[in-house]
Amino acid sequence: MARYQVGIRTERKILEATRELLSEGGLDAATLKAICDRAGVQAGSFYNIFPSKEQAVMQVAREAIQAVDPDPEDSGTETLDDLVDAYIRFVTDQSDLARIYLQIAVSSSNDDSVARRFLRHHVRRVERFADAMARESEASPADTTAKAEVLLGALDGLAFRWVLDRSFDFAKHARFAVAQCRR
Amino acid sequence: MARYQVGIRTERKILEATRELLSEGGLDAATLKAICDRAGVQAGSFYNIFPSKEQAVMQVAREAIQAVDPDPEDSGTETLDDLVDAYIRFVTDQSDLARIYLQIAVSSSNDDSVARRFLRHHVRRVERFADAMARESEASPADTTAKAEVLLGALDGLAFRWVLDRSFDFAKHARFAVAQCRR
DNA sequence: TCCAAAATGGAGTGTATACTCAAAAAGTCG
DNA sequence: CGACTTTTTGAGTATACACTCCATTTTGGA
Repeated sequence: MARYQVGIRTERKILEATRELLSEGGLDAATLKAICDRAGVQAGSFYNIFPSKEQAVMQVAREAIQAVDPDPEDSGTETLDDLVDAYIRFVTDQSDLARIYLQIAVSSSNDDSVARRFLRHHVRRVERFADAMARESEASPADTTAKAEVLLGALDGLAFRWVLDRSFDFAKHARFAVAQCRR
Repeated sequence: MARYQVGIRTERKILEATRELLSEGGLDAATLKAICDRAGVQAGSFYNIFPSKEQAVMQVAREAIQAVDPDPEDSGTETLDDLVDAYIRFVTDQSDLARIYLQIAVSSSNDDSVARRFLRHHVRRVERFADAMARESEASPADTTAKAEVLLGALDGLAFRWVLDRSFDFAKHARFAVAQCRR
């Protein structure tokens, strides 16, 4: 039942090809054919590993986010600055994937399962922000959650702004937002 | 040659059908076939009026954006609360348009005329927010603009959040954000 | 009433897409 | 090796899409 090594290697090749294509040309460029061509693989192999193209795209997005996660183990030691820095790094370093992330999230509003996944991710992130805030000052829990929601909203909104205009200084405004939040 | 009345009526029917479909199911739902079916028109008629589907969608988006920005003259008397209330009303009352707005903006490519239009609209709104803030307290202009950018980012982000989960209390968090901004 | 321009119907085209399937090949392990 | 499982192949399917073509009908001004 254990997977063969060659299959795992193929999975990596496919994910890498998908990641490259998403970075280069966005969602539209990452067609099944393009992914398979670049990975040097046939469509059948793709579907031997992934149930759908969307699953592969989602996994790429997930890995990109994890790659900048300051505390993947969720040990509860990260600071608010750690979290904000991670967000900034994701948006500035993995800019193309950040755009894809927004694109998928916004266009998934009809498809419940995808929207729920994004929502779950968002909620978890709000909790981590709120926990980090609670660690550095003692306000009421309800207030802290609302504050975290607003701060994360500001980061999302500024990222959206940045998608429209790449000359926008995202990092500066993100730091401004968190400073204002702390006041 | 002057256009016939019937052609103008057909154009309105097509635009109306497009607007409805965009509201109901987003960009994906507004296929050429769906638009023509709802407008009670054949594909040939559509292309007698519009050079492409994209043009029709663009025109709908343009009209929607104008509807959201009813005072481009900026008479200079609106308060920050006025602006935030208008935003809240737009998101809660015109929820479908809000979603389309996000969807089109985020899926338009970077150097697109569409993206530029959204950006121009955003920048103008930031200016109005900043002006309103300046009227109720005297900080440095640069600081005020950054504050306006963050506040509007927060509103955009919270709207995005609300698109993912309609049980989210957008109005409450929006007011929380502006209160925090004023502190 | 005439008639050229405008509008329409609607079948048809080309293209791109995600995805399937059964047979063949290759990997794993006793 | 030999039995068993996983992986790969690659042609093939189904479908959806924007858009075209042009004969026919309708319009509205002179």
